[in-house]
Amino acid sequence: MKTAALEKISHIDYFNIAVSVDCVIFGYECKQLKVLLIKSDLEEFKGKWSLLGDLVKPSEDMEDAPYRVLQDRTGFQDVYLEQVYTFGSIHRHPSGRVITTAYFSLVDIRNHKLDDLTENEVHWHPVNEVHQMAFDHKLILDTCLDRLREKIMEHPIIFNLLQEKFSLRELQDLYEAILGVSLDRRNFRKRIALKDWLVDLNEMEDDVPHRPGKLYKLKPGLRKAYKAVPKKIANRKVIPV
Amino acid sequence: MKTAALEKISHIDYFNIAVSVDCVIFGYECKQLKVLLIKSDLEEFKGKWSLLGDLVKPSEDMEDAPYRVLQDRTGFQDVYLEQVYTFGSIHRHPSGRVITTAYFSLVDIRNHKLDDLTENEVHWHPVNEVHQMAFDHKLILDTCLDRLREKIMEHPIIFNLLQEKFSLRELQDLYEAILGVSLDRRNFRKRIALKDWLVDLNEMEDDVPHRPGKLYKLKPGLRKAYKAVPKKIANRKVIPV
DNA sequence: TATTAATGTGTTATAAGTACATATTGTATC
DNA sequence: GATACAATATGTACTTATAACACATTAATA
Repeated sequence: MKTAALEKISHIDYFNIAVSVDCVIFGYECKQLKVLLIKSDLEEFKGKWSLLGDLVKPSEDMEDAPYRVLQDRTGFQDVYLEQVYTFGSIHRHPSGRVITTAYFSLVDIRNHKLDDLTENEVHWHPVNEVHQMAFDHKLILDTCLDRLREKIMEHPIIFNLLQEKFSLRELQDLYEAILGVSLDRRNFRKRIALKDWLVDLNEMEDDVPHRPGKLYKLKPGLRKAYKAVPKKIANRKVIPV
Repeated sequence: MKTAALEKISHIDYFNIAVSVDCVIFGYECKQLKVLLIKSDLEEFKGKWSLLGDLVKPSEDMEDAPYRVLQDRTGFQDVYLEQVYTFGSIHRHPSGRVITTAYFSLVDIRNHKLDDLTENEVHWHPVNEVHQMAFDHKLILDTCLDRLREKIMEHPIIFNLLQEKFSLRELQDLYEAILGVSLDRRNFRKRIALKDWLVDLNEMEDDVPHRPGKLYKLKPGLRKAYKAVPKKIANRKVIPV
């Protein structure tokens, strides 16, 4: 398998950096955007929270690694995942040279209950209340949050955070939680209507202490556990001048 | 430096993947978007073109590596660089397990002459005419081209491909070359005017075989050799609904 | 039955985007 | 030197999107 080009350099020169993935797992609950964190297991960051991550295995496609991490550490399957950025400062990891590729994930908390048996150090945190983190994970979180904010404006990914049926008020609350702004209800509805993402279910909420709203779901085919493959990136639309 | 957590796993488990960067270096010449390529030095890809890249050094920040590659292989300095995506399929490199982080770069060809002495296997190619490439480099090129197309619509980075002084016709030609579409001249000018990126130099072209157009330059402070740091990403604007 | 708090839908004004026409200026040609 | 030419430069009408804002409707509650 190896070629002359590789033989020229020694193993120590070649394999000198460890490669990991870190998952910024977003959820939505109680009108708050949340992120799934775990207590750091490193002495240097005792008491600090960190993202769920792991080294990429030699026999594993990079893009499969975050799915494995989610599956193994939370039991979640079929989640939305998207690669965001790769962080590679020399001293970002105290244990050695590790570069990490950050992915963000969107899960519906109510349909993805944490398995208490496996890891009880994993908890949902309101994104707004997360300040100090282990490693450079706060930077990674902020970077992913920003990508999320961009993306939800044009792509129907936000529905991965909601249950199948939802009201427009729930959807607006979610947008407001992510963007950190308050939106005009009438303009919001108009904008959503323009996007043509939703199907009117002709059903009403039945669990609210006020006038129930109409229920919608995402149009069939739009809600997917997108694979974080470059093709998706390459197919973005370009708006001509 | 090493901690208990790291000691648990062996060196071979930890450092099992090589890390490289690949640069998609865009230039503009003769009304064509071009990319700087080199003949592959691998037997497997004999005759195929590949991107300029190198392994990340153990003592080097990831984001410094593409600058080093450009400096060493082309002599270019102070170029615009932006991280795009990290590619990590198992078999993407025939010599072993290598993941690579792709950056794109924008250089003014006329002000960045290639040093013939160092490497004469490096050539500018019209992007449209590049089809087969070594490794997964065609996918990387396409991914970076797509990111470029997105980015130039809202951010004043395209000027890194032009000389300091330029006419609106030159700018429009460049947009058209990158986007692969033809644009209405009057609407284009209106849109550029709205962006408020340019300074009218009150000078005219003097090297054209027809009526000369007015010359502009980018507003001071906007043309920069942006460092490809996450901060830049994190500061993107969000448009509320 | 009246109150309240939420849902649901309009209207108008402003700004941005699109399609299209005409005048102007310097070069080249006869 | 007059004329044709080709490119620059600017303007107008139409359509669509965004933003600010007001009122009617419905179900739970007091």
